[in-house]
Amino acid sequence: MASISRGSAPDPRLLFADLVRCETRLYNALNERLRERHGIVTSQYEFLRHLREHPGCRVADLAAEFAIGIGATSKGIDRLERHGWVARQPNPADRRSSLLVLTDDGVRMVDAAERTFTERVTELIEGALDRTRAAAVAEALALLRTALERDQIGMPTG
Amino acid sequence: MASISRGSAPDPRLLFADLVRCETRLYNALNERLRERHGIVTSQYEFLRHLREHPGCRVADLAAEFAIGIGATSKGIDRLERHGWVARQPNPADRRSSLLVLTDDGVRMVDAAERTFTERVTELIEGALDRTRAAAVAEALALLRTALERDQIGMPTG
DNA sequence: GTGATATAGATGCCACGGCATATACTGTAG
DNA sequence: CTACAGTATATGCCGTGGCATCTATATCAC
Repeated sequence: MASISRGSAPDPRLLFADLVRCETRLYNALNERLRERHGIVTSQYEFLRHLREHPGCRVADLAAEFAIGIGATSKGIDRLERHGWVARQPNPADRRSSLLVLTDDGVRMVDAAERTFTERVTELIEGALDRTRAAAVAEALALLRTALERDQIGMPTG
Repeated sequence: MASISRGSAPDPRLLFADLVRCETRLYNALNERLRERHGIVTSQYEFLRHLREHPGCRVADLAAEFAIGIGATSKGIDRLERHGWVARQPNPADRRSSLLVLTDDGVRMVDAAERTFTERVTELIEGALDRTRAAAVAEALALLRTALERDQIGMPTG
């Protein structure tokens, strides 16, 4: 085995290609399962989950978290609000923005969806990677994510 | 250090969340650079690159490779064809399908875009991960991708 | 306070993907 | 040859995201 500093660097292009393909297929597979059981897709589950963990956050906070545009986030919240899962509450500290919270129905939905999500993602990942490799990839992706967020890489305009 | 079989399994939910966030930001950052220098986005670069490596492949082959729908793939090829980078040639063995090839302009475009893409993705990945971790994540994602493809996970309908 | 600038987010237009369907062709059974 | 099931992909409708823009509000300089 090569020591830490002597391994040849892997081709970042291949790493990126595999990253995108894994993400696409996992996302598609999770969408399928969440849609058939709960009528939502993964991006909606992720919004609901973030609102459960960060009640009172604003549209801009969600947009920054998911690295998507503010407009898209606002529209996504519109849809969740129409379903009765999210409410916009007036922000006493700044009347330009709203504080986003889950309704009781929203809490029930995210809790139910989480069971489905957890079961399926566990099956997909653990079916393909042993613990050592899963731990290695989890650590590396967490580092990469932190670096990208620190440097504000890949934030859309709007 | 724990031995191979004794490490506790990382939470696949966190692994997935980090995977998606990394993919989103890397994709956005690469889109930005490719758009400003060449007027294309990453998905188009990936189509062109696959066609360069697999001349004469069909629409369905591209769709399977990228785990996207056949319709979307057909429309993506329409756009590349309108730009004059791809040509549909009649398939002598099956007149329902076409053989897709790059034009000379397409070859020039993909070669130029590849320099930009390689430079940027290298900077993004190597700026955040040391060789050991990059190699570990590359190996694990390649395995995961192979498993997902083998089991036909996450293929859209159309 | 008043005006200039900045910020939060809602909205409109456009591009793109999913899915259902339509069209054209292939292969097979008789 | 004919009918029919299967396949390849092109197309239409719809939902969603990006980006530009608009409005309301906040903040700052004076």
